[in-house]
Amino acid sequence: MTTYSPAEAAAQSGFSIDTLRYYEREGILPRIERSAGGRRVYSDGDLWMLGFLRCLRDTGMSIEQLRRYGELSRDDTTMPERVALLEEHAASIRARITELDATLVRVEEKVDWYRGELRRTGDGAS
Amino acid sequence: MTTYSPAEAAAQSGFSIDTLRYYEREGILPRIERSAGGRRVYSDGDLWMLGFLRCLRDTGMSIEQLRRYGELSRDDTTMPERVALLEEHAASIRARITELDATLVRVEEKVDWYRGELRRTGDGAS
DNA sequence: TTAGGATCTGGAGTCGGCTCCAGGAAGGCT
DNA sequence: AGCCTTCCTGGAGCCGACTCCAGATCCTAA
Repeated sequence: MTTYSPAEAAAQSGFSIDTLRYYEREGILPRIERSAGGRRVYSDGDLWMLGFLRCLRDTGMSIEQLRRYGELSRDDTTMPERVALLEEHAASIRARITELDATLVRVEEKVDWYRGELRRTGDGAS
Repeated sequence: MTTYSPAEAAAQSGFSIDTLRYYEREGILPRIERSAGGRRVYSDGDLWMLGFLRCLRDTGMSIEQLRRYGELSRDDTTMPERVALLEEHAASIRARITELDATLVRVEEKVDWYRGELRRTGDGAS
């Protein structure tokens, strides 16, 4: 089974080493295995989790919620709660997409309007 | 021409009164008109601007960029720059939507997987 | 005219989410 | 064995974006 140094885990997950430590302190990540000398040794499973956490984080899940998900993930009787949490997040992503779509239209309209103005008032590429 | 008190401007824009003052200090908003006694008096134009700023802010534009847009808006020879700024923002909104779509799929898949697990291991609604 | 609420200003405080630092071990290369 | 890099811990610092505060002023309604 492959293992990863902190630097590798950081490179592959996109989180900084400091952030990985911070997440562990915050209980988002479980206590990571250590080498004889006390250094962290990340497993494939850890990397997988990190990949998923990165998705959640990048789509706006708060540290607080991330911690909740992390905690639930360490107790295998909590799948229903995890499902509930993820569904809530999915709903918030959908809402966010709807909002972004609406603003995108508005911004594009404004750009078009400016374009019209520019043509009308003759900015002239001359 | 209708005018609005700070409280009304806040209610209609969704920004707090403190935030409106902060935006003015930061140069995002122009210097708002004052009544004889020194109180702010917002115009329809101000409210319109606020509505648009709210969209931009809610779709992730930074205060820094907002300031730039605000400044440009006070000089009518800067339409091309405004267009450029808004197009950049539109692009970032599109990118964000793409990212959200991808994560949404991933979260939904995970939920489905959990659902399967729960059925298999017999959580039993009993 | 007087009480109560809305606003004013400048500046300090808060909060989320990292990010950096000092001082000290581990570990791999030669 | 020596050296350089990586990592360790606990705690402080930082950044963006507000949010709150004190003390003074303005305004409206009774």
